[in-house]
This record gives sequence, structure tokens and C-alpha cells, in this order.
Amino acid sequence: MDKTEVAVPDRANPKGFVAPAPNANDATLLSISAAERDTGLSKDVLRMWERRYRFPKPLRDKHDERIYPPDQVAKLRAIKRLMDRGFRPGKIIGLSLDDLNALGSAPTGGPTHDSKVEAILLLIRNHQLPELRQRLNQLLMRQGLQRFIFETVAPLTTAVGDAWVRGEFAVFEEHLYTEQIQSLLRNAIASAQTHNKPPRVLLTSFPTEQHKLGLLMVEAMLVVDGATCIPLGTEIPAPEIVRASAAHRADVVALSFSAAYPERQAGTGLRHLRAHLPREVDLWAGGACVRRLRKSIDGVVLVRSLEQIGTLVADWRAAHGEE
Amino acid sequence: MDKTEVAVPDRANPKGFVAPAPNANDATLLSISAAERDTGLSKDVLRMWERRYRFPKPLRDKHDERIYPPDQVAKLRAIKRLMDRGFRPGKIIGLSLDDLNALGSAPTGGPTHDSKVEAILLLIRNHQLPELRQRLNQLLMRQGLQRFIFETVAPLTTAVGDAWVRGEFAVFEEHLYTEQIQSLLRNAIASAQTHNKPPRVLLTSFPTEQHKLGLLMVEAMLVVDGATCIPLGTEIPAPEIVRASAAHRADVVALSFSAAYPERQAGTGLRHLRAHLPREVDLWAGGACVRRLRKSIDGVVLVRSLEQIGTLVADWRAAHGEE
DNA sequence: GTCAAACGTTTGTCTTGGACATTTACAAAA
DNA sequence: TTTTGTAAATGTCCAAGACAAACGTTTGAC
Repeated sequence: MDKTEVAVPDRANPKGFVAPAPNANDATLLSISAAERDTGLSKDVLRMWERRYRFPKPLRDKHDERIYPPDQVAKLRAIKRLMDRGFRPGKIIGLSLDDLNALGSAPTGGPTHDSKVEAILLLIRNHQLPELRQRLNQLLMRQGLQRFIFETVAPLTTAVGDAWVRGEFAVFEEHLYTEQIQSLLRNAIASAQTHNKPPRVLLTSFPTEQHKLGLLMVEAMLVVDGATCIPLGTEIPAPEIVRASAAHRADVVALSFSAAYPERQAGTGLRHLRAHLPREVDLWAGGACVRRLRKSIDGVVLVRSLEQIGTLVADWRAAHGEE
Repeated sequence: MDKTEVAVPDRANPKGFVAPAPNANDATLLSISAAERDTGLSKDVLRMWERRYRFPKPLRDKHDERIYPPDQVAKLRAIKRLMDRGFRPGKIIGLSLDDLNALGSAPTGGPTHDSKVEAILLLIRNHQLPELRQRLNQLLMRQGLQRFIFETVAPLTTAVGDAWVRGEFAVFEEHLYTEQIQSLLRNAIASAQTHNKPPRVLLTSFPTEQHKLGLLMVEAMLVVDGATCIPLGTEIPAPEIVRASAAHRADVVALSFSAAYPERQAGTGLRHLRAHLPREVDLWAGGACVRRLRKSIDGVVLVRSLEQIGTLVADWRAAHGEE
């Protein structure tokens, strides 16, 4: 994920640092490269939108290169955010920034969170790192790894993501949260790890899917059930997944898809991977994106909730009982 | 975005899925987007080199779009790797892949690796995950966290990076290695953590710098010395770093720069960050890129080796003794 | 009423070649 | 030695056109 704040002070030049700004103008004007990084929209897209929709309308510097003022960048960011949720640019590019923000917060519904989650969000917002660590640890101990994951980590991660997307969290706040959870989960996983008990599950995600926490949550659930995990981290291309599953003699390949991942791409990717994977290797797909998929995919198990994982492992074992 | 029906399998399309490859040719032909990702050279650069140096010379698909065969991609990767070490494209673009590799290994010295490192590389290459885990753990126990890091993890990570860049390691092999080390280090860090002892060190990297392991190594070294770490993970924009250091009342901001990071950019970025950070906050910069910098930067401590960190912490404490 | 195939629209990526800003390398001057 | 200048090198940006893939909607079948 990316940026949060709007009045991004510097990074006027492509590489991300303030150009010395010879003629001492605002430090908030972004070059097209900087805008690309700040918005997540490629240069080609930025130029294309300008041509097609007449937005953005960047200023030009003395050599006729685009310069994006902060308000346009903010609007671009808001648009990108909504697009990740499924909106299409043409429909929303004409709206005002306020309208865009309203559109973004409405459907999520503010008060979905329980008080525990709210309390932790507050710790993050107030930068109380020791308290945050302690609280998370306490919850882990009290709830046990599995309940901790689906009662605390999962909703909390969603809440943090939402808050970030609404501009309520700074980039660094979201990153710090991610680091803490990662540390906690990796520790728990290491302690819970058993040895060489089937099924052997290869865990990863497709390229452009960078959501590490999702994978870690799954790994934790699996480890508790005594499965053996081969974690590859995120963003492995399909052919590499096939090679890796052969090299590690995986029984199952499990993929994670965050909410931002395009559904269609998930479907295509899964079908394709299924076709290239040996028949005897199971293929499981989970994550917010999969939860939205309507149709089932032949030969692919769609995991719609974390709780389901235990059952899946048990089923696998039942089917491969005597080996 | 994707082209599916072009016979461009393997990451041929931007999103990373194999086109079904009806006419079963190589699984390794890359589109320009894929080549960009695989080589780290921007599309513009790929096209410009083609125009200027007549290399690369990609094939064309039926719609006249560039298709890069694996050997050209390998050569591009080799060139990029040498450029990261300071070579200039014009000088080396004419050389053969073998020459490039020779050029690359010579200065580093092929046989710099000791036998321990070689043995571990072999475990990775042979996909012996349990043995790898066990061996790393054993070394950690035997050497202690600090020696483990600069005698094992650091050289091993370099070796894995080199091997990957030379095409000797697959993507998934490198990722699996990274995951294992990450798990190990995060565990060690969690165990060694003490509470609220100064200095408070904020750890992160600039945007485009994604090397997690470097940061984890530093964090481990710091934790052993009893410092308090605020790990933000990678890729935080400069203004966010400033805000975060204020929010967490950091005494020191420490940044990591991998070998691939452009020296000039590191310099500019550091100077700029220094200017925006309060005087009383120290700024430390480390990593392979920093090691190459000649000139010192005013108000920035250039950390040229991991071993140095202990001294730095001690120095800081001496200077802030009574607080 | 549900599913699926077929169509039009929308959208993003790729193409070309030119222009020029920014670096780097090297030589001359202080 | 360090600084400054200049030429060569290298990368980024621009424009407009083309078109494949994604999306949504309508139509047709069961």
C-alpha cells in the first residue's frame, strides 16, 4: 500500500527527494514520477486521463513538463482508493474530493468494530508502542493463537486498512502496526511448528499481491493444525509456483488474495495455475477477494473464512489417510 | 493490460499470469512490463537502449509488441547488476554474458565464501527446508546473535543475492531463504528485546528500497545492545519519517540502503532528511550503498559495517549520559 | 428466475521518435 | 590537490495513435 497524507511536502523530483527548487516555489508540487509514486497511477495513465477526461490538469514547468499541485494529487489518490474497491474511473473522476471521500466511507459503515479493536486502534493512533505490544501479547495469550487470529488480528487488520484508506492513519502508523503483528505471528508460528507432518502446504501469492499479513494468518492457522508450511512470501509468478511445488513436494498450494486484487484476475490466475499443477496437488485460495467470488472454480478450493482452514486440513488427511 | 493470447507464457503479462501458451513455446518469453520487473530497467530505458545500442533486440509478437527471450533478459540483469556497482551501460553493453559474469565475480572474489556459506547455499539449492532451518538455528545458537549476523547472515544474504542475479537461483528459492531468515531474526529480536532503554532508534528505509533483511539485521544488532527499536519496515517517504520520529520521540533515525540504491539519491535524500529533522535527533545511514560513498555528509553518521553499531550506541550513551 | 454467451464501452498499455535535463568523465586552471 | 568547465553519456518526458483486455449490459437458453 501507499501514501496517506495529502500535503506531501517534498519529493518534487522523480526519485523522491526535493529538488533543490532553484526558484524556491512550493515544495508541494510533484513531477509526474512523484505523482506516479504518490498515487499509484502509472505515468501512462496520468497522461491518458488528462487526455480523455481532462483531469488531472497539471501545471507545466519551464520545460513544459507536468507539475501536479497537491489538491489534484489528493483527488487522484481518492479516485485510486475507490477504484481498488471496484469503482471505475470514468464514473467518479468528475466528482469533488469531498464527494469521493463520502463515497468511500459510507459503505464500510463506521461502527462495525467492537470495543477491543477500537481500543487497539487508539493505541496505534497515539503511538503507544509498548502498550500496543503488551496488549497484543496479552490478547494472544488469553485467546490462544487461533482465536487471536480470527477475533483480533483479522478484524484489526481490516480496520487499520480502512482507516488508512480514509486518510485517518499515516503511512508510518500502518507500517508500524504491520511490523508488530508480523513479529508476533512469526514468533507464534515458530513456537507452534511441528515437524514434517502432512499435508505439506506451499504458501504464497501472485505478483502484485503484497499483503503479507494475510499469508501469515493462514500460516499460523495451518501450523496450529499441525500442517507443514513452505512459506514463499508474496508475489511469486505462477510458473515459479509450479516449480516450487514440485521442488518441495507440496501436497497443497495455498494462495492469498487481498480485497484490492481484481476478481477476474484471481479467477484467470487460479484456473491457469490449476491447469499447470499436477492433479494430485490441491489448490486452495483465500482472502477478501475470494470471499467475493460467486462462482466456484473447478479443482480449486475457495476458502471463504479463516475458520474453515482446520476443516480443510482434516478433510485432506481423511482423504489421504494411510499415506 | 494482459495479453493472453499472445504466446507469451510466464509473467509475460504485467499481472503475472501465464498466457495459456497454446503453441507451447518457451515458458520464458517476457513482455516489456515483465522485462521491466525482471531486470529493474524501466520500459523507457529498455526502448532507449534498443534504439541507441542495438541491444536488447527483442522479438515481436503479432501485434508488434516487444518480446524478450530469456538470454537477453539474463544479459540485461547482468548489466544492471554491474551498473549497480558503478559500471556504465555504454562500456559493458557489448560484452557477452560470460564476460559480464566474469566482470561481476572478479572483484567480489568468487571464493570469498567460506565453506559454511557454501554449504548453506547448497541446502537452499536442493530445497532441503528442514535441514536449512536446523542448520541456521544451530549456527545462531553456536555463534550468538551478533556473530551469527555478521559472520553468517550478512555474507549469506550477499551470496544469495549474487547467485540470484546470476540466474543461479530461482525467484522462489531466494524468497524462501528470505522468509527463513526473517523468521529466525524476528524471533531472536523478540527474545532479546529489553524495555524502554535509550536510545530510541527509528528504523526504516526510503521509498524504492525494499531490502527487509538489512533492516532486520540492524534491528537485531541494536536490540542486543539494549537499544529500543521502532521498526517501520521499508519504504517510508522522508516527510513521514520526520513525522514518525516526532511521534515516537526517537533519539536516532537509522536508514538502510542496499547495494542497488543509487548513491547520489542516497546522498540527496540524507541531506534533505537531515535538514528536516530536529538537530537533537541523530541520523545514521548504513548498508552496502553507504559503504561506497566517499564523502561524509554533514550531520549524518555513515555506518560502514554492522560491527560498528555497538560502538555507535555506546557513543550515543556517553554523549547523553545523564539524561 | 438463473446462467451463459455476445456485444458494445471503457480503460490501460504499448508503440514511435524527438527533445532535452541530468550525469559523468576528463581536461584545464587555480 | 581541488575546483571549474566542457563534451559525451544516459535517462526521462512528451505526444498521439492503436488496440487488447476488462467491464457491464443485453440477449438468448434452459
